Amino acid sequence: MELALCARGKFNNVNIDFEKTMSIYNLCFWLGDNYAYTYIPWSKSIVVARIYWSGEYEIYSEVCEKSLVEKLEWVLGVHEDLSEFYKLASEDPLLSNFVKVFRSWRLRSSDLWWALLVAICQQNASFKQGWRMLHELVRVYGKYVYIEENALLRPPTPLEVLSESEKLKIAGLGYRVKTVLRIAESLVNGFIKNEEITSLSAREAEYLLKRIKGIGSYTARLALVLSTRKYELPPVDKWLKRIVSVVYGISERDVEEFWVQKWRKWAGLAALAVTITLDAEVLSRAIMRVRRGILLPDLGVKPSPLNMRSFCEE
DNA sequence: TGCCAGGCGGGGT
DNA sequence: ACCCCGCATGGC
Repeated sequence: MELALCARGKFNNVNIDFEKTMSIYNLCFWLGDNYAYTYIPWSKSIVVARIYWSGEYEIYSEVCEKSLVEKLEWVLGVHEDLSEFYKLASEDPLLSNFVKVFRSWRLRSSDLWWALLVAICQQNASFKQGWRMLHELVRVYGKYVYIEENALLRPPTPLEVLSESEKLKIAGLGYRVKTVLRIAESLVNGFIKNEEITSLSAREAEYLLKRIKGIGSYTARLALVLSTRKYELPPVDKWLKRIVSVVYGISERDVEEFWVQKWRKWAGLAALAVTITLDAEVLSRAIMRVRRGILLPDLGVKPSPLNMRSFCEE
């Protein structure tokens, strides 16, 4: 699939750290030394943007439209007003350090399909195992786009996953394979649609996604956080539940209500920020770090949300 | 070697 | 509204 250069430019007067924004939770296939790639959700074509740490960008697509620049801005959260989140975070014992150093980080949105794959692979698995599954999934399918004569790996489409479903097992997804196939089927037959999920309220979208067997609250909410820029419903898993109960001295059963009350519409973003703060380390290590007050990412820890290059080195 | 890990659904009470 | 178990896989 050959993509043409549709737009190039530079983000000026934008207080965004493109290195952090582009590196966090991005697979090694898409990370360069001073730039990285991100796929842009669009129904008409596969679209990919190359973003340099300097703020320069190039957008590649089969079909060119002016609106692609706005779509890229949405993916990068260029116009997102996070002032309330920063204010809440600055008074928070878990995230006050984080928000000082990561003030100019933005969540990089993906399409619903990729967001669901990410969330499914986190089910009942460590950060490392989950992202290894995703890495393997992309590698095993071996689908590419071509830009300027360079081949760039891309995630398989739902149709490709359905027609080559045996590869999911090879990628090591285990019992998650059935759920992924149901999701692919739901996207192909229109039971769920990227644009519809984005336009619904978070509650309605969660309800719809949960009707697919294998998707529960955690998976639905993580996917919504990653694909809609709506953060009001936090994905609360065993990991966050335990950490929050330790830090704030509350019962695990009260964590979700507490977290939403604390963070309001930013609860999902805050949950993701905690994973970055603690390098998504396994629970016992994460708890140890909390007790020692090590509440900033450690570049020495790898792989971590901030440092996923090491998946390519294995 | 086992045991378990950022869930889930289906079975119980 | 709870509790409990099995589930595929790979890492420790």
